[in-house]
Amino acid sequence: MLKLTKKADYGLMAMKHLAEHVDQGSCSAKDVAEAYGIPQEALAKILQRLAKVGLVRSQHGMNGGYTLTRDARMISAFEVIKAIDGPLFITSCVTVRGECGQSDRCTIREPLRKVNESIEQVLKNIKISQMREEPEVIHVDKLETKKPAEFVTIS
Amino acid sequence: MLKLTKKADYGLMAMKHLAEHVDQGSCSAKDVAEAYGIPQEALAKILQRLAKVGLVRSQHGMNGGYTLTRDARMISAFEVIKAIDGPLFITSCVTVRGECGQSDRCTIREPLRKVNESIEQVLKNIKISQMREEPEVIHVDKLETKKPAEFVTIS
DNA sequence: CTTTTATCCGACTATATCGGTCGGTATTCG
DNA sequence: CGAATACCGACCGATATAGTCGGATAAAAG
Repeated sequence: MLKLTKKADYGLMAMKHLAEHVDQGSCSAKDVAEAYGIPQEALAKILQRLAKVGLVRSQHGMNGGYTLTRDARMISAFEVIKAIDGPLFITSCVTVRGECGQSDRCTIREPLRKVNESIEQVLKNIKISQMREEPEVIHVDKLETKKPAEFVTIS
Repeated sequence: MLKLTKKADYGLMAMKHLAEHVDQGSCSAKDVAEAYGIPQEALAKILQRLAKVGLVRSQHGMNGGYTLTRDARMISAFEVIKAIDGPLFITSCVTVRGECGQSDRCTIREPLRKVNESIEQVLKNIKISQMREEPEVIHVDKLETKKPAEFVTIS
């Protein structure tokens, strides 16, 4: 429950991959798909959507592929997920228009909307560049000037 | 995306209802269902699951129904959602056993697990008693501009 | 100009999940 | 007893997800 779709996962993996190979020109969908064992066509469609919203730039033809349009430190997980999985962040009860489809007697939509916002913040605060697998040791070392433990900042 | 199921919504509504009517003895599934326009049988099953995990107590027979087993201030949204929607809080990549079903080359599961934890915290910190709809002015055109009332208080 | 590589795009299928229903049983109370 | 209600499992239809296919376009290389 409350899970991302696989497509969103794939998208995040791809973005991370692009971030790591930013110096090697563009990566084709095939490259990325093979690197992680993802069905190529599926990944291609995902990358196309990311291109459509401007998170990556696409290049046709031989040696073509995709490149990030921004620094990985400036791309949040939220943007990627939103681009792929859906227009907005909602619980069943909280639709885009703020009304409850089921029954207007629904009494929990406002509190849930709050929760929604919090979750959005969490996702917005984690950037592609931060999505590194640090083996075992939670060595929150150098990286950037961001305070670690930046994950849960809902003051 | 990342949405609660309707069942979880229903469960939260029901819990809130029980919390509000805690002084009037038990409420039957029928009562609650009618109060919010929820299909009775569906809600019944939900309440049964809540009973099974001990969040509510059930009473058979005439004038039977459900009552909270704890003070509403001691019941988190997380408990309710978890009881209904699923065993755990996962993204596609992060399964219960911590391994990625798809490919072991998945590089994002650790950061996503972190995000997971954050979201869990958010849900754990909001209690049933806090899920109040502020003043009954439920004007449809009341979109933004709702500054008062802080629901999520993570000290 | 042709071939090769690759993005792009829409439609399609299979499967899983979700939301809801139905039938039947057990239990309590009047 | 009989009505009301909790309990339980099986079932069905609709929707969403995951993945596939076929073909069109575009750019680079020979």
